[in-house]
Amino acid sequence: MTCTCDWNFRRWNPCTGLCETCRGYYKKDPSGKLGSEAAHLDEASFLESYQKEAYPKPSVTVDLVIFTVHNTLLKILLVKRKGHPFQGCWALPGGFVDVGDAYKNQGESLEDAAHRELFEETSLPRGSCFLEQLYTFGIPGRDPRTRVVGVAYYALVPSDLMSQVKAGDDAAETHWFEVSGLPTLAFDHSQIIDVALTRIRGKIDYAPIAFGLVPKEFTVPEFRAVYEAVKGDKYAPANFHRRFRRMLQDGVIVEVPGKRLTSGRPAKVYRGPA
Amino acid sequence: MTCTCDWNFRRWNPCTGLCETCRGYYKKDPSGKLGSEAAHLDEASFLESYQKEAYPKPSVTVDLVIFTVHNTLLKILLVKRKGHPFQGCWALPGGFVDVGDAYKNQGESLEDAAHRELFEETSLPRGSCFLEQLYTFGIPGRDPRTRVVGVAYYALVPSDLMSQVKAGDDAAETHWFEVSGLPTLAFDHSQIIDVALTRIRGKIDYAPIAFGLVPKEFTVPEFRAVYEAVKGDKYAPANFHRRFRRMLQDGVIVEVPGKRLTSGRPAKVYRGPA
DNA sequence: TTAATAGTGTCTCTCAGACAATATGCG
DNA sequence: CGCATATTGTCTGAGAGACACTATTAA
Repeated sequence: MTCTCDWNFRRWNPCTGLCETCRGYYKKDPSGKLGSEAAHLDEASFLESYQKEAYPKPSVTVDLVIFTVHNTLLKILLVKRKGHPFQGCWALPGGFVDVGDAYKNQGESLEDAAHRELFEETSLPRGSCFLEQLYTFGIPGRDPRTRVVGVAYYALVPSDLMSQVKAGDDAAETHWFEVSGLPTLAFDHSQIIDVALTRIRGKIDYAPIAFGLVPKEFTVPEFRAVYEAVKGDKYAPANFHRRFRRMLQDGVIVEVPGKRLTSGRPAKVYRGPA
Repeated sequence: MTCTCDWNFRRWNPCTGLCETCRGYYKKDPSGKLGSEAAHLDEASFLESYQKEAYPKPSVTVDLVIFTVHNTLLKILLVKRKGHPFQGCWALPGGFVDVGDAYKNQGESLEDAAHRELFEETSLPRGSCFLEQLYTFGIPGRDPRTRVVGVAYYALVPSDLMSQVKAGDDAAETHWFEVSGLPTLAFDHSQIIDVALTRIRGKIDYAPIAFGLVPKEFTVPEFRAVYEAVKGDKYAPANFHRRFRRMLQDGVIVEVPGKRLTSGRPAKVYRGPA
C-alpha cells in the first residue's frame, strides 16, 4: 500500500489510507511549490527531527453513559469507585485513552477506547450496542488530580441483553440506576448524564435510536414502552400505532411470524432495520 | 467562599463553586462512611501526595469552523499554515489548549480556548459571535507530529461583522472560502468541515441559529438568504414569509421602524431575540 | 361473557408546499 | 404605467392528538 501522494510514504496510516507525512497533498504538480518533491522531503525531514514539545499536556478519558430500558424504566449503568478521588462514590464507567508513546505509535482512537471500555464494563460484543460520541467536557478542575479532558459517549443496550451484562474483569461493583433515582455522582458526571438525557430525548423523535434499546424482535407496545421510558411521558397507543404503521409501509420495519402473549389481545412481532 | 461540604476546601474552583477535593460530596452524615470527616481528610491527603503519572499524554487542540454569509454565499475562514507540517497549506484556525501546569493550575477551559482562538483570528469581541462545540476528533495519526485530540467548535459571524475581521496578530494569511470551492486542507480538516456543515444544515431547521448569521436588524429576504446559503437550496418566498410571520406572532422577532430599499417593493426591518 | 390489551377509523388542527393575488417602491 | 420584489391569501396533503370503535386472547 502506498499513499496517493507521488512519493514514498513515511508512515502508513490504515485509518486514512494515506501517508502520514503529507496525506496525499504533495502531488507532482510542477507549477506549485507545495506540489514539489522538495517540499515533501522538507516536511519529512522536519518530522524526523521534530522535538517532542515540553509543554504540559492534559489527560484524556472516555466516559460512558450506558442506557437500557428495563421494566419500562430508563436506566444507566454506574460503577462504584474503588480508589481516590471520590472513593466509594458512584461514577460513570470510563478510563484513559491509550495514546501509545504518542509519537511513532499513537495508540487507539477515541471510538475504539469507548468500545473497549464498553466491553470491559458489559462484556457485550462490539456490534451489539449503539455507541455515539456525546460531548467533550474540559473545565479546569473537573478532576482534582490533574487536568483531564473527558470525551463522553453514550451507548444503548437492548433490553434483552441487559441481564447478560456481567461485572467487569476488575470486579468493580456496578449497578443499573433508574434515571429519576440517581445517587450523588463523582466528578461532573451528573452533568454529563444531563447532556446525554437531553440528547436521546431529542434524538429519539427524528432518528431511529429506539431500535438500539429493544430486542431484535419486538412488539408495538414494547417499542412504545421505550419511547415512554426515554421521554418520561405517555404516548396514546392508537396514535403511536399509526406512526409505527407508516414505518412498516416504508419498509423500515418488517413483520415476522409469531405473536407475543400478554394479559389481553396478543401482539404481532416485528423486526427493525438491519 | 467555602465549598458546600462541611469541611475546609483544599482548592477553590470558581467554575463549580465547590472545593476541588470533594465537590460538596462529603457532607456531615453520620450514617454513611462517605460522609465522614475521615474520608474527606483521607482523600485530601491522597491528593497531596498524588504522583504525577508517567503515562504518555496526547496534545489537545481546539479547531474552529468559522462561518459567515456573504453575498448569499456560505463561507468559511481558513488560514494558511506558516510552519510544518502542511506548510503553506490552508487549514482551520485553532491551537493548543492552555492547561497551565496541569496540576495546581489547570489552565483554561475548552470553551475559553475556543473563544480565545476566535478572537485572535477575527478580532471580534467575545459576545458578538455564536460559538458551540461540534465534535471531537481523535484518530491516531491525524497529526503526523504527535497524538493530538482536536475539539472542534463552530462559530457564526454576522454578515455585517464579516468585513471587520482583520488578520490575526501573527499576520497569518487568512481568507474566506465559499463552501463549494474549498481548497485541499491540512490534517483531517475537510472532514471537520463536513461535520460542521451537516450540523448547521440540520440545526437551522429547528434552532434559532440563523440569527447568528444576520445583522442585528434584518429584513425577511435577508433572513431567507441565510437559510438558502446554509441549506444550499431555494425557499419559496411566500411560504418562508409565513413561517417568519409565526415567529413574529410568537414574539421571537419584533418589527423596528424603517424600510430597506431594493429593486422592488421595500422590505420591512425586524430585530431578532435578545 | 367479561376483562384487558392490540389494533383501526375518524375528526380536527397545525403546518408545509404550490401557487394565485395584491402591495409598494422604482424608473 | 410597467417592472421587480415584498407581502398576503388560498388550496391541498401529510401528520399529530383526541377519541370512538373493533379484534383477539385468557379466565
